[in-house]
Amino acid sequence: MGETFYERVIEIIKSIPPGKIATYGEIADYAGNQRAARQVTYILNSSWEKHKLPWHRVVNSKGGISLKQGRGYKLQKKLLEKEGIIFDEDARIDLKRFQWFPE
DNA sequence: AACCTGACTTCGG
DNA sequence: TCCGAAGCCAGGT
Repeated sequence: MGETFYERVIEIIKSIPPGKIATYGEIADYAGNQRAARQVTYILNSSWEKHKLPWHRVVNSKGGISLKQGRGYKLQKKLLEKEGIIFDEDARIDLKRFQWFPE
Protein backbone atom coordinates (compact mmCIF):
# COMPACT_ATOMS: atom_id res chain seq x y z
CA MET A 1 0.00 0.00 0.00
CA GLY A 2 1.13 3.54 -0.71
CA GLU A 3 2.28 6.06 1.84
CA THR A 4 -0.42 8.63 1.42
CA PHE A 5 -4.17 8.61 1.35
CA TYR A 6 -3.99 9.76 -2.24
CA GLU A 7 -1.71 6.91 -3.32
CA ARG A 8 -3.80 4.31 -1.60
CA VAL A 9 -6.96 5.58 -3.23
CA ILE A 10 -5.29 5.23 -6.62
CA GLU A 11 -4.17 1.69 -5.89
CA ILE A 12 -7.54 0.60 -4.62
CA ILE A 13 -9.43 1.95 -7.59
CA LYS A 14 -7.00 0.32 -9.99
CA SER A 15 -7.64 -3.02 -8.40
CA ILE A 16 -11.40 -3.04 -8.79
CA PRO A 17 -12.03 -5.93 -11.20
CA PRO A 18 -14.27 -5.65 -14.28
CA GLY A 19 -17.87 -6.49 -13.55
CA LYS A 20 -17.61 -5.18 -10.01
CA ILE A 21 -18.08 -1.75 -8.39
CA ALA A 22 -16.97 0.03 -5.23
CA THR A 23 -18.44 3.04 -3.43
CA TYR A 24 -16.75 6.35 -2.70
CA GLY A 25 -17.05 5.86 1.01
CA GLU A 26 -15.78 2.33 0.86
CA ILE A 27 -12.67 3.40 -1.01
CA ALA A 28 -12.01 6.24 1.39
CA ASP A 29 -12.42 3.80 4.24
CA TYR A 30 -9.91 1.28 2.94
CA ALA A 31 -7.53 4.10 2.11
CA GLY A 32 -7.52 5.08 5.75
CA ASN A 33 -10.06 7.84 6.17
CA GLN A 34 -13.63 6.70 6.24
CA ARG A 35 -14.90 10.26 6.21
CA ALA A 36 -13.06 11.40 3.11
CA ALA A 37 -15.47 10.09 0.49
CA ARG A 38 -15.68 13.50 -1.11
CA GLN A 39 -11.95 13.56 -1.52
CA VAL A 40 -12.14 10.38 -3.55
CA THR A 41 -14.27 12.20 -6.08
CA TYR A 42 -11.67 14.91 -6.28
CA ILE A 43 -8.88 12.42 -6.92
CA LEU A 44 -11.00 10.72 -9.54
CA ASN A 45 -11.59 14.00 -11.34
CA SER A 46 -8.00 15.14 -11.28
CA SER A 47 -6.15 11.88 -11.82
CA TRP A 48 -8.10 9.22 -13.59
CA GLU A 49 -6.42 9.91 -16.91
CA LYS A 50 -2.93 10.04 -15.53
CA HIS A 51 -3.30 6.72 -13.74
CA LYS A 52 -5.68 5.14 -16.23
CA LEU A 53 -8.21 4.48 -13.52
CA PRO A 54 -11.40 2.47 -14.12
CA TRP A 55 -13.38 5.48 -12.88
CA HIS A 56 -16.68 4.06 -14.04
CA ARG A 57 -16.51 1.34 -11.39
CA VAL A 58 -17.03 3.83 -8.58
CA VAL A 59 -20.61 4.62 -7.55
CA ASN A 60 -22.40 6.09 -4.55
CA SER A 61 -23.57 4.29 -1.44
CA LYS A 62 -27.02 3.71 -2.89
CA GLY A 63 -25.60 1.81 -5.81
CA GLY A 64 -26.41 4.64 -8.17
CA ILE A 65 -24.42 6.81 -10.56
CA SER A 66 -23.64 10.23 -9.16
CA LEU A 67 -22.65 11.89 -12.39
CA LYS A 68 -25.38 14.09 -13.77
CA GLN A 69 -27.06 13.70 -17.11
CA GLY A 70 -24.93 15.24 -19.80
CA ARG A 71 -21.83 15.00 -17.68
CA GLY A 72 -20.92 11.38 -18.11
CA TYR A 73 -23.93 9.65 -16.61
CA LYS A 74 -24.81 7.73 -19.75
CA LEU A 75 -21.24 6.80 -20.51
CA GLN A 76 -20.66 5.37 -17.07
CA LYS A 77 -23.87 3.36 -17.16
CA LYS A 78 -23.00 2.04 -20.59
CA LEU A 79 -19.50 1.02 -19.57
CA LEU A 80 -20.79 -0.81 -16.53
CA GLU A 81 -23.51 -2.61 -18.44
CA LYS A 82 -20.91 -3.71 -20.94
CA GLU A 83 -19.11 -5.42 -18.07
CA GLY A 84 -22.24 -7.25 -17.10
CA ILE A 85 -23.50 -5.04 -14.31
CA ILE A 86 -27.26 -4.83 -14.08
CA PHE A 87 -29.33 -1.75 -13.20
CA ASP A 88 -32.84 -2.06 -11.83
CA GLU A 89 -35.80 0.08 -12.87
CA ASP A 90 -34.58 2.85 -10.57
CA ALA A 91 -31.16 2.79 -12.25
CA ARG A 92 -29.60 1.30 -9.18
CA ILE A 93 -27.10 -1.52 -8.84
CA ASP A 94 -27.61 -4.39 -6.40
CA LEU A 95 -24.66 -3.82 -4.10
CA LYS A 96 -25.01 -7.22 -2.47
CA ARG A 97 -24.35 -8.77 -5.82
CA PHE A 98 -21.86 -6.44 -7.47
CA GLN A 99 -19.95 -4.62 -4.76
CA TRP A 100 -16.28 -5.49 -4.59
CA PHE A 101 -14.30 -5.70 -1.35
CA PRO A 102 -10.50 -5.44 -1.18
CA GLU A 103 -8.65 -8.41 0.30
C1' DA B 1 -7.72 33.06 6.55
C1' DA B 2 -12.54 32.83 4.89
C1' DC B 3 -15.72 30.96 1.87
C1' DC B 4 -17.42 28.03 -1.77
C1' DT B 5 -17.91 23.65 -3.95
C1' DG B 6 -18.43 18.74 -5.20
C1' DA B 7 -18.95 12.03 -9.20
C1' DC B 8 -20.36 11.76 -0.75
C1' DT B 9 -22.66 9.79 3.65
C1' DT B 10 -25.07 9.33 7.65
C1' DC B 11 -28.97 10.18 10.49
C1' DG B 12 -33.48 11.70 12.08
C1' DG B 13 -38.31 12.44 11.28
C1' DT C 1 -38.51 4.04 2.32
C1' DC C 2 -37.84 8.82 1.24
C1' DC C 3 -36.10 13.59 1.68
C1' DG C 4 -33.60 17.35 4.06
C1' DA C 5 -30.13 18.83 7.00
C1' DA C 6 -25.82 18.50 8.77
C1' DG C 7 -21.21 16.55 8.77
C1' DC C 8 -16.81 16.15 6.28
C1' DC C 9 -12.36 16.78 3.32
C1' DA C 10 -9.35 19.50 0.80
C1' DG C 11 -8.40 22.21 -3.50
C1' DG C 12 -9.40 26.49 -5.65
C1' DT C 13 -10.38 31.62 -5.29
